[in-house]
Amino acid sequence: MRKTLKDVAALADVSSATASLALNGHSSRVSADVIERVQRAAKSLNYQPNLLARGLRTQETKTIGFISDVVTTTPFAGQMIAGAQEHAWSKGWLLLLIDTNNNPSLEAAGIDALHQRRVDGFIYASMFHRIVKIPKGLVGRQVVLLDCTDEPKKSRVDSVIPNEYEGAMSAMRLLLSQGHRRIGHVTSREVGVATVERLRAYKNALAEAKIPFDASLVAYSASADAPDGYDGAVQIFANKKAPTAVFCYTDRMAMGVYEFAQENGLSIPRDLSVIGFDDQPFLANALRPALTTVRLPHYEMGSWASERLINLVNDEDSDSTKPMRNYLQCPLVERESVAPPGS
Amino acid sequence: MRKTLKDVAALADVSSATASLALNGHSSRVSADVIERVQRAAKSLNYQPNLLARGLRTQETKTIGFISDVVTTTPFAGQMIAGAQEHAWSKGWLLLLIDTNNNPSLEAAGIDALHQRRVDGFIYASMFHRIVKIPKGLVGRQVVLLDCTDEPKKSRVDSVIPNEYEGAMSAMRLLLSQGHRRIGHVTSREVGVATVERLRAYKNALAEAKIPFDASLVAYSASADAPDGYDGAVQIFANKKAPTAVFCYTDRMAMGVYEFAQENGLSIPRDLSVIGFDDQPFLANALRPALTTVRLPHYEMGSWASERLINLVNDEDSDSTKPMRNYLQCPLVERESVAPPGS
DNA sequence: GTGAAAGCGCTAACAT
DNA sequence: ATGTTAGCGCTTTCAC
Repeated sequence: MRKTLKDVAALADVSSATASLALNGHSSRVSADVIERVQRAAKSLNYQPNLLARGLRTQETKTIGFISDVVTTTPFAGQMIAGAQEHAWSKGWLLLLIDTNNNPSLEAAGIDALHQRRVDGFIYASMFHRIVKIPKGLVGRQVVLLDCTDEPKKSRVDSVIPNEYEGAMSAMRLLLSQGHRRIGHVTSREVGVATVERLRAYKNALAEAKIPFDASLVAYSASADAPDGYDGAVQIFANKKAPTAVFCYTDRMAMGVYEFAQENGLSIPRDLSVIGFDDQPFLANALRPALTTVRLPHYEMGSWASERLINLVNDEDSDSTKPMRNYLQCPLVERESVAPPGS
Repeated sequence: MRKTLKDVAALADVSSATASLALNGHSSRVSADVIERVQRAAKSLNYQPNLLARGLRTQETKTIGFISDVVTTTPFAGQMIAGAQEHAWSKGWLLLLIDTNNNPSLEAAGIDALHQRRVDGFIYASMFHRIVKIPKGLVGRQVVLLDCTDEPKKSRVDSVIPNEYEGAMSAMRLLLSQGHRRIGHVTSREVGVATVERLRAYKNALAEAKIPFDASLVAYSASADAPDGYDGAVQIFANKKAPTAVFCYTDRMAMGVYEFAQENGLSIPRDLSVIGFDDQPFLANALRPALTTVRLPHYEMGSWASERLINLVNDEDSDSTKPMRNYLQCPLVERESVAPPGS
């Protein structure tokens, strides 16, 4: 049978109250001798505290509800979850997972289910960087937003997102520093934080380098996959003056640009430098030549979300009066697809 | 304040025991009128049952402990988790997640943590198909193994794994049916269920077609990534008589074979047919031409693991006397990288 | 420094 | 058909 605190107490010949004190490190309130005896008893019985009972009593579960939209279709989800889970676990917390499939009623029911299990707080994760509306079931609770933010003005909760702009800036600056002056941008027509910010950086980096913006050098494709990158390359190279480098909205699009280059006898990086964005696992590093890109810090975002949430619950960050928005750096990952023009 | 069953009972003017009965669908034991009143009261108070209290009382939590080795480094983890989570959730169950990082002491502690939260059972997941030893903390508990099995002989628990052999068979049969007679196999030196079974299928399929086995047509590389596939292709093509098709151990290796083909002016599938294994997201379908491959049914395996475990806990599969090993089919995914030789 | 007792919110036996 | 009571296993006053 399963051992309870009472069993431990009996074996150590103390009351269960004392046993509780002894096991939970309230060393000031109980004699060293008793602590010793109780711990020995607990070990010998392989005592595992019942956290349901403790949670019922203390109103804390050391459990985080992790709510995500579509886990399955993105290669980054695992990293966010891993970051969140590993930090949580390092503090003795666990993650209770729910995937809403972007279905609002599933989401509401999922939040209820989490709440009924009395999670101490919620991580609300999006699988791509965007602005979300906080679900009704989450208002008034401890929440941190992961890879998304709520409405800028009425923001009521903390969030962690990638610094798209600076990431794109560092990509552009690398190209510029290598001497490129004609740089294309292959992006998607979809409007979102990422497309907008990365394009903005593209333009500003050009301005910084005193290079006039040339609209024919940016191509907007339908989506952001390899075929879209291929299409974008086709558009850009329809110009009289071909670019010597292209900054791609995603690594997948860069993959399409690689194909275009190959078909047209362009050697990367000799004839064309290519830089991506995302550092998508098993793609960016698998391309030949390996793709220089900007890494989205999914693991770190997940980790920060956990840390922040736990601090919030423990009331340790309450000094920070207003909700914070944490922009995490997207580090440049230099590999082999960038070189000076005509090298 | 948080509403309890007592509040609901008071509002509906019944005892909390009756309210409990009414809400939990024991319609035979309580009058229709009371059910109506109680449900109305619950709704108006937005009553959320405390599952800690219920669990403490009933000794069930409708929660599964999901233990995995390295979640983060594999693109398939998300699909296994999603499969498990979505099935569980369809039954009102949730997943409590722990990632052990392949560290035995972390694993033991993680199992304890799950156990302390009184999960009803465990899914023990491996991120690649292999034979595992059941951790001590799990023996005697409800467990199903996901993408792994325990020792064949002394098997004590259920498991779900991909049918590597049949999957590889169907890949080979496709090649054969297209008329290929000289087929290479690019694989890894690493010994595991997958390498062994896929190689076995390669040999048997050849035998089935009465094609003598030619050892110079199989290349063993150090690992299973794109560069290894490239290396393998180099080895195989060092033969006097080049193969017209290559069966690759993984999609990543197939990617390396693509590079080799490209560098050597071989057009896929005209000059060389290539078939992979895994159907790795964002890779197999992104290659040009899109890679024909065999899909590892990660989502379905996860889903089955959940289903089986829940049935086990509910004692609904107890009729099946001995532990079962469920081999899931790996479907052939036909895309564009296979054609008749010399077409 | 230690024990007795109450109570977290629920369900299940047992009365009525 | 409904109410009373006990108890799941823990923590936390409050006595002593």
